Amino acid sequence: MQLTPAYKIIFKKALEKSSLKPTKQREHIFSLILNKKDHPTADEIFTRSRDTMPSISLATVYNCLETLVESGLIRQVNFERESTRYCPNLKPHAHFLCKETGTIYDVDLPASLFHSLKKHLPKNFDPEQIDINFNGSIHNINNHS
Amino acid sequence: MQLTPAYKIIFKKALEKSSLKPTKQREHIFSLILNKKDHPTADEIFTRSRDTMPSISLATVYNCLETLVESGLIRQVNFERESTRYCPNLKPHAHFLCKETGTIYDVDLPASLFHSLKKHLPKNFDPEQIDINFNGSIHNINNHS
DNA sequence: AATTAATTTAGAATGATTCTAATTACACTT
DNA sequence: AAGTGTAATTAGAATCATTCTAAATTAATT
Repeated sequence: MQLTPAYKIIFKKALEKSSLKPTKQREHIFSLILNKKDHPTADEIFTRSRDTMPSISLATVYNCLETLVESGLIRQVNFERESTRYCPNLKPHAHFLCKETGTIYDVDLPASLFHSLKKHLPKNFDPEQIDINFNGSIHNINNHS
Repeated sequence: MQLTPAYKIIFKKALEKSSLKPTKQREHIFSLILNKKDHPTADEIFTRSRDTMPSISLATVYNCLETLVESGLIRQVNFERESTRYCPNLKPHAHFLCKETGTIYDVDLPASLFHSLKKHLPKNFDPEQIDINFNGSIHNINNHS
C-alpha cells in the first residue's frame, strides 16, 4: 500500500496548493483508494486502513477524505442517501449502480456529452460539478435462454 | 390545497395499480407537492401539512412520500447527503443546485440527450433511472460591472 | 528546548430516516 | 348494525452516517 513516486508528487502538490500537509494518514488513505479501484465507503476505508495503520481513527478517515476531496485528488459518489463513496477516477465519467449487487461501475463519457448537457442550462447558470448517476440492473450476456 | 379532478384520477389510478389506497393523507401530501413547485424536504412537507391537517405525523409523511415515489407520482432528488427532496415534475429533466441559495432548479433536457447517455453504457447494462445533477452558482444577468 | 499552528484522536452529539408496536380506518361479511 | 381482517396511521424509540468537541499529538520554527 504505497504511492508510486509519480503519485507522491501529485499528492504533495495538490495538498500544498491548499496549504494542507501531506501527512501519513492522508497518504495512507489516498493510496488505499488508488490501489483498490472500487468505490469504498468511509467505513470500509476505515476498516482497510486499520490493517496497516491500526491507530487511525474514524474521525481521521472522515477528515482525510474531506481534505482529499477538497484538494481534487478523489471525488465523492452519492446514490440516494446511502453512505458516501469515494472514487479516484478523475476523468469525466458517470456512475452506474447495480441494484442487484450494489456494485458501482465507472462509465466513461466523452467530454462532448458534458458540453451538450451544459448547453441546456440557462446562460447565467454556472455549473461547477456535474453528477450523472445510472441505476439499474446488469444482464448476464451469456444467458442463452 | 386540493387536487384538480384530473389529478385526482391520476392519483387514484397510480396507487391502485400497486394496490395501495388513495388515503386522505396521501392525497394531502401529493397536492401539497403539486401546488408549490419547489423541492421540499420531508420535514418541510411535514410542517406544511400540519397547517391544514394538524394530526398528521412525521412517520406518515415519510410513509406517504415513499408510496408516492413507488407509484411514480413524484420523484426524489438527492444532492450529496442532504435531506431527500421531492419533485412533482415527471418530464425527463435534470436538477441544478445553487450553492449560494440552496435552491434547486429543474432543467429540461431533450429525450435525445438521455438516449445518447444510455448509448455509452455497456450493452448489458439496463438503466432504470438516470439522475443528472448540476451544482454551481447563478450569475446575476443584470450585473453591469 | 519553547512556541505555534495544524492534525489526529476518542467519544459525544446531531439529524435524517427507519423501525416498532399500538391504534385507527375502512371494506367486506354475517 | 356488529364483527372480522387488512392496510394505514401514529408516537416515540432506534439506527446509522456523519459532524462536532475538546484534548493530545505532531511537526515546523524560533
